[in-house]
Amino acid sequence: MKMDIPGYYLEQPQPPAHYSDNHPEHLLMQEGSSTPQEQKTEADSRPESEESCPVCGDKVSGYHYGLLTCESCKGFFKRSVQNNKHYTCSEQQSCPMNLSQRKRCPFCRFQKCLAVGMRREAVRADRMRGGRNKFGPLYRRDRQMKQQKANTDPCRIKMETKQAPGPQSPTVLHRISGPTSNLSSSAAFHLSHIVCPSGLEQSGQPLALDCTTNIHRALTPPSMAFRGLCCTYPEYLQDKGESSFSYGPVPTYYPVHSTLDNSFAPTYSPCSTPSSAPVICQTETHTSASLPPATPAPSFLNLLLEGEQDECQLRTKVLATLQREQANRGKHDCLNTFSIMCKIADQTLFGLVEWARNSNLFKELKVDDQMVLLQSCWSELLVLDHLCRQVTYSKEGCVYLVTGQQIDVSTIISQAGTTLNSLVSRTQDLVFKLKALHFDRHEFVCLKYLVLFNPDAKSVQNRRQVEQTQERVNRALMEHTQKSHPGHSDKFGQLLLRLPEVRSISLQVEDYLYQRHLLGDLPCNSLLAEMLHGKHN
DNA sequence: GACTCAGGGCCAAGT
DNA sequence: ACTTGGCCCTGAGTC
Repeated sequence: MKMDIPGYYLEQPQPPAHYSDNHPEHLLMQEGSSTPQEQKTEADSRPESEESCPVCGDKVSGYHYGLLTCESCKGFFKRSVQNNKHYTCSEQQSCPMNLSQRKRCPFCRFQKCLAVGMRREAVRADRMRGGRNKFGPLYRRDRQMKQQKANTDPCRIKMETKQAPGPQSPTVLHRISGPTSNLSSSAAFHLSHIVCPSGLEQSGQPLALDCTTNIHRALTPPSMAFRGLCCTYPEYLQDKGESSFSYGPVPTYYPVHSTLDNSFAPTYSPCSTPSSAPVICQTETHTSASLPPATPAPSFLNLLLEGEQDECQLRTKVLATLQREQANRGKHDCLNTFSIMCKIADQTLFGLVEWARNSNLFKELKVDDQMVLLQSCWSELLVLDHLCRQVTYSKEGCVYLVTGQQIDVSTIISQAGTTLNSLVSRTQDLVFKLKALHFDRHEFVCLKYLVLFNPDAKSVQNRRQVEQTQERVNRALMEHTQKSHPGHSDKFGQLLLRLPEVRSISLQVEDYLYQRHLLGDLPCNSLLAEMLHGKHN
């Protein structure tokens, strides 16, 4: 596979946020407004192994609110959350964020904090001092991993795809002159930092999305893989409200509906959406940020919808991860296309696991059952998620990526191998069918729930409960299709008939990924690899 | 019981 | 008057 992804190579890439301070480009940016204090060139005296803050590039002082950051961003984030700060950006919400300019725009700084994975939940509502929060296992694990990487050569695996001659050089990449044209400014901000594609897992990802596993974990015995994830991060499958890192009520200034989508500050403007995608964004904006005050009691279906992940937020997270990956690798070590796809899939998968664990219906299940269900359906959820994105956003003959980019199917077909071609074709067929059915967001959520609550999943303990939920969702889907498409009496049946195809595609995806995994092509420290391992053992 | 370390508070310096 | 950021205090978790 050698698809070139337009947009990762920009005309004038901005330096990654954590460029070292003595980087020529960074030095050029140190201008007038910075204080003498800020102008110190710490990087010079900094030990090579020291990491830089993912928000501003300053020296990291420890784990703060979910990830390694500097003291300054720690304080800034704390004050912002504690004091319910409402910032606004006087520019285009894409201000550069580095040591010298971090003070200029608190809005962009706060957004960056959230985008890299700092957690509002970690700021204590009760303001109690001392002690530890329950990110402990995450921090410890992350630290162990870094240690391991420092001791041994990072699990350098061959990332080149079979058809591709090598990492794409900038000249092969489609340069785009207007990278922000169909992206949110926030997303564009992150995108603008990505210099070029190619890839290998590195440390320093936000813990919020990070499910890095070390090489040994990836080789853990069979069914232990996903269990390992859940045991290591016990809070992962717990109710956020009950989880140990919840110190108090959700700050009131955050919309109630966005408790799942915790990077939405009130002043944050929704992403600009691709022209072809008005439906979802309207729905999302409505459910997550601007629900009218006098809303009648929400229906079951609306409750299901409330947990939906925000596409713009996911996009920002994915772009931030890719940006970080690339920044960690340096200019001449670019991520290849397959690695980028894996990263994107990995982050999407994280979003889906997050979605499930935040669902009230899912939370009612025992953790063991939650794990079994997720392990059984993760690839179907990924396929469904992809399908919904295509139905909503993609242009005719294009595949729409979470990153906001459209790739011509013909380009993919001409460069991909047989298996991938077959997958793309089958998926496109399904997209066509779903578009013809006028597949909507409510139906998509229902299908996701139907797939998740699969009473036939192996080793489910409380089969009855899973079954009942599935039936409930099934009824809701039926009523919705009858109500919204009275003239299309068979829509319900047509939608259900798509599920076996989703299943079949997902199995093919798993097989394909597993083959690539065996060849060493899949980034080893990923949830994707962990899930694959769990299933194939 | 000593140690670790992440979250909170304080306050001088800067804007 | 407000914000920033470095430093110190606190206390749950770990050894």
